[in-house]
Amino acid sequence: MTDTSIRDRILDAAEIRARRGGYGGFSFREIADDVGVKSSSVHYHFPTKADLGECLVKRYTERAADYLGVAAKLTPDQAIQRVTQMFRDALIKDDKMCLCGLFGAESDALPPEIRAATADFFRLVIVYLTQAFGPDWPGEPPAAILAKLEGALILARTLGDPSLFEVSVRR
Amino acid sequence: MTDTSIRDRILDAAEIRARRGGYGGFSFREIADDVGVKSSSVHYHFPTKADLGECLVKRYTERAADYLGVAAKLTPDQAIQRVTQMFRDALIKDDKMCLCGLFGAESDALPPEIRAATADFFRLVIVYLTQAFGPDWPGEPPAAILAKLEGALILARTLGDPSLFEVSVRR
DNA sequence: GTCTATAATTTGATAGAC
DNA sequence: GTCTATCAAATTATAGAC
Repeated sequence: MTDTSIRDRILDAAEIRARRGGYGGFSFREIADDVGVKSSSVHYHFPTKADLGECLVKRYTERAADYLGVAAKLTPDQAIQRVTQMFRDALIKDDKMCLCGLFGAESDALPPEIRAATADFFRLVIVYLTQAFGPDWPGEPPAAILAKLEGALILARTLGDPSLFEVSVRR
Repeated sequence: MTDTSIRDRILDAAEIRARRGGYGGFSFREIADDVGVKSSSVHYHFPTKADLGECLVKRYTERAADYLGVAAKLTPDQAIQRVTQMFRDALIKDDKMCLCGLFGAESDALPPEIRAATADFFRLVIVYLTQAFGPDWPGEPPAAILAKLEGALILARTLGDPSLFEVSVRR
């Protein structure tokens, strides 16, 4: 009942490594070892590394969309809190970067499909906040809020101080 | 008079590549080709890749310190403008990431010396703003400003829209 | 200081048996 | 679908001649 397909377990293992070391931070052999199969089996499910990376980002974005839900139901403050909590979970629960924050930082060196999928994640969050804010929102622009969250994750993790996230995000 | 030492040219070439692809985004051979020497000559100046990466970050941080100057001479607004312009130059003039924003994002997978040097860059900027603000600063905390700048760089570059930087950074 | 040469390992990827 | 076996290329790094 709780068994996960090999394909999903490959994505799980790849995501853990990618969210620590980026696109160069995982290899077919490492993932295969994590899952307990051979690297050729990983290639069966994802022919190239770009395929794997693209699926990784798209699944990550779908999960974010599910987590955030429908923005129209929320007040601006509720929407901000929801997005903030998503990044707080990455910091505290997962102890990992936002996959797209990391891929976005190295986007110049990524295969174009992965770069495009990463951009879609950012658009999703920005559209979500924009819809919740409505046309007359007087506060911080959606992009500014997202930027602060991605940057706060980087600072808090590099300096090893989760309170830096809260200080940066407080309003 | 304008000739640069091989050592400096190696650092220049490495920085260009590292600010696009991160720590995994440059190799001894690529840098050697960029400079016009052999990879063993790069190893002569920087025995290991960790040495090279550490020197890269320390030089980057020293240049930032020189650019920013002494915070005590500045009003809070002047200090913010100065830091903001430094990141705007990375986006527009250099068309590259902040080296430490990128290394910070992948800091989990970096050699400890490089991770520590990256943390020092963040501390430098935070201390700079803190000194300019004084004890009674009522506005955004220094870490929040730095986080927003790093994140805005990532967003603007991944979405290919420099105006996103200005929108995020406007106050 | 820079070179040639090379070692040892890892990488993404493929062919073909089962 | 997963395996064994293998490939070609790239990686960090070192030894030793000049």
